Amino acid sequence: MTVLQSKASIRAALAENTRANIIDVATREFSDKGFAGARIDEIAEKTNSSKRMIYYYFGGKEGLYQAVLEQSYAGIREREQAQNFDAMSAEEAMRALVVHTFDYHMTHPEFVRLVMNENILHGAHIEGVSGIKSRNRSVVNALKRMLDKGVEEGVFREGVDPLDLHMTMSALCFFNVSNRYTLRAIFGVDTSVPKARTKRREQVVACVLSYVRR
Amino acid sequence: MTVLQSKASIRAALAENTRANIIDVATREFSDKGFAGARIDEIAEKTNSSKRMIYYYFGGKEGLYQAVLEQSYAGIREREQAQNFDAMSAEEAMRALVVHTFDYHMTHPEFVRLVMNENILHGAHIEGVSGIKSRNRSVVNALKRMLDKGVEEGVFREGVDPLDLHMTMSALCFFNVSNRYTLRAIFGVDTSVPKARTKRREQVVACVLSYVRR
Amino acid sequence: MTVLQSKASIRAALAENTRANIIDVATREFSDKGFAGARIDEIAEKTNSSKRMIYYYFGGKEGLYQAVLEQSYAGIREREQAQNFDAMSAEEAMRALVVHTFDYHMTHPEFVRLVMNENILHGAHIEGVSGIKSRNRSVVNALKRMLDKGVEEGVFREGVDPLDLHMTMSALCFFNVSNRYTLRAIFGVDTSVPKARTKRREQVVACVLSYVRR
Amino acid sequence: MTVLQSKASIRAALAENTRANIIDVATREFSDKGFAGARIDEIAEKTNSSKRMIYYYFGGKEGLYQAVLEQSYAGIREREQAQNFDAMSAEEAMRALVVHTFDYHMTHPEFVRLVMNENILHGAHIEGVSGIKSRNRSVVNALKRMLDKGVEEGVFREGVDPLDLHMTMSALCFFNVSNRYTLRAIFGVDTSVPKARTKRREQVVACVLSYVRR
DNA sequence: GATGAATGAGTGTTCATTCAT
DNA sequence: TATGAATGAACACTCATTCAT
Repeated sequence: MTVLQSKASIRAALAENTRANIIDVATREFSDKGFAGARIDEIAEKTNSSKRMIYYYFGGKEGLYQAVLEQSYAGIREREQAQNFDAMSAEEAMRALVVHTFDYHMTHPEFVRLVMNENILHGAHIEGVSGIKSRNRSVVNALKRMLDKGVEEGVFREGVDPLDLHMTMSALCFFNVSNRYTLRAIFGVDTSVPKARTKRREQVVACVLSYVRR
Repeated sequence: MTVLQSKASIRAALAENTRANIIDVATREFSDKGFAGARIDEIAEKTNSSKRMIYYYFGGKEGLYQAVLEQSYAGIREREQAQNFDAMSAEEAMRALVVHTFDYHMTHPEFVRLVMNENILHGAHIEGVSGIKSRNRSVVNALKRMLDKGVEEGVFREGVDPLDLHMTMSALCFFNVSNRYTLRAIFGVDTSVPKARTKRREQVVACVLSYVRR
Repeated sequence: MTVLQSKASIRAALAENTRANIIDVATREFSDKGFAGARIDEIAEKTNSSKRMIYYYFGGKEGLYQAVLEQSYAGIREREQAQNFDAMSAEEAMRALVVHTFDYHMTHPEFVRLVMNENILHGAHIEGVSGIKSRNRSVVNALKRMLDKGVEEGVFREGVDPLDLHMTMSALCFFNVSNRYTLRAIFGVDTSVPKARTKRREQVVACVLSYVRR
Repeated sequence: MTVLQSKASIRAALAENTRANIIDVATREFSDKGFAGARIDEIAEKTNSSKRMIYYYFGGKEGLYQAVLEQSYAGIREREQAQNFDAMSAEEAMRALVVHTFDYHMTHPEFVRLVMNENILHGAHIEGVSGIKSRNRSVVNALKRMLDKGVEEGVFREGVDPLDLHMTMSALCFFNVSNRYTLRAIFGVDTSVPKARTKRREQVVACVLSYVRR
């Protein structure tokens, strides 16, 4: 807060800025071309700083990729907690969650593509992403609460496994984005177009709800 | 059939063998590491022939990848036509199709991963795969006939778009395989284990059927 | 002449045909791209026969090049002997020789380029061209006779070395063709255009004559 | 000039050194073996730096060749401007120019061979050499001034085209060097030997002068 | 913290040549 | 004689990474 604080903190802020800028660029590149296809030189060039800084901050290509993955996974959490599912009815909550999941994937194709790539790499780096398990467990827990509430309310059937439901939801939301190019080439569909997107979202919601309904 | 025929035809057969062997190895490599991650040297080494032959038959890495993609897509068609859906009831047929789709993805992870990779490449080569559109159109047509029959039989509701249903089915079957590694790391689930696979298959069937049922 | 002769002779004729065709194509390729730039595969493809035949007849790339060089040098001799310089006056003969030399170079750029290439190769194969020395000695001898005659006639000065004159003539005729592309790029001149060619020819004739005249 | 300046400038000077060294080596190699015959590996090996640096500075084989060509053409200009032709009589100046041109070619065979090679490549890169047209136009202009002066002085005849004269001069000076190896093989002449060189130079001077004299 | 120069191992590709039939 | 398949050495080029300042 004081003027004296600045010397060190300004430098720190600039450093953080550099770091953030590198991750930003790298996210685009890794997402666009995959880990093996992305080029350190190209990333550095699109950065405000230099190639040396990538090694200074992240140690290497793999470290940078790890940082990108981490930040990308961190992005989901923030949005998810904004919603207050407890205030809604079970069905409302379920619908809201599906819609949110669907939209998040649609608006974050770079995240989807990073996850694809991570699977191409046999999940070599996903273990290193901190807090990933607990974070997702909380999503499953939220789902469990919804399902329980729905059963209580008499609208959902019993015996639906929350983790399985989560996978179903994820699959339906992930696929449209991950397989965008082959879907377009083979069927001519393009769920990135607003109208098609809305239509598809409703189908996904309907599919999930019909699965859990009594 | 004659002895004289053999001279040329034996050579041709051997050549076809070489070609097939290269595609075979390349399928594994491209599937395992993606296009950018796969190495021509490594493919050649695992082959019964040499690096030079890859260029002789496929022109280059891209040509080889294209050939791999083509053969991989061609593999689906064969299995699909084996089933006689018309002889079944609508629900039986639908279930059979879902089961078949699910199993095909599960037993052909290399195909799933090639499709993932092709999407990483923004679908750059999928257009070149011959007959891909017509082939998939026939799947959608089969779905349409099932849906119509189901409506007639009074078991399915009206208004289900066959292409959308196909996407739903595909998503549910694709995701388990494509995201195997992140799913395992995050949730500890592994649908490649027989027991988990069977369980997941039933859920997918249930999800699809609940969606189309009246 | 007889019918029985045919079996062997027809085969020989076909073989000669194949050989000639290969040399023909190779002449174009070596002339166009130089020895190092020419490709055996490309030559074979443009041939009526196959790559194997090149090795069968010429042993390899170098042997083929040698054969091309040989035939190309052989081409000069034929035309040169057609003229009867002895029947002309010294100046007429000298003019006729210059004109012939100029025209031969102009109409045989592939020969000029092969000679260029041979010099790029430090003359590695020129020694192998049979009869090349005796052939050129005869040209110099012809020049000597012209010069002597001109001195006798009182039109040429004494002391002109025939070999040096030959080099002067060659230089003036060779350069327009050999340096065609740089001349065009730098000065915009193109001596392959008929009008410019005629003009240049007269200058070369004038230059040579002014040099030898009394 | 200051000490502080050095940090960056020393590095820049070293870099320039690397660049220059590469061009130097490459000039010898391209000149010796032509573009297609030269090997990047061999050039790199003879360099003080590495193969990677060739790509760092020149982008590739073609870029390196272009740089070599450019520097080689740039070398001519410097020497040419050293002479003060205006202070001489027309004939003295013409003689001086021919001698200079002759000597330059003789002492720079690598330039001659690069030009040969560029013609083998159909002049593909000559257009990219900066200032080449203006530079050569100035030579032709100098020639024109000499010719005009000679006409004024009454020693040169009228009607001599300066560009044509330039070509004549170039041809006579280029050929001895460009065709050194075939000339040696066929006629046993070797104009690289001092005595033969001097003799040939006088002939070229005489040839040019006899052509322009009244 | 920051920069341009430098590096070596590797990466896709092409070459002239030979083999099997 | 003739052909398509096959080969290994070499070729141009690129990669992630590190050094010197």
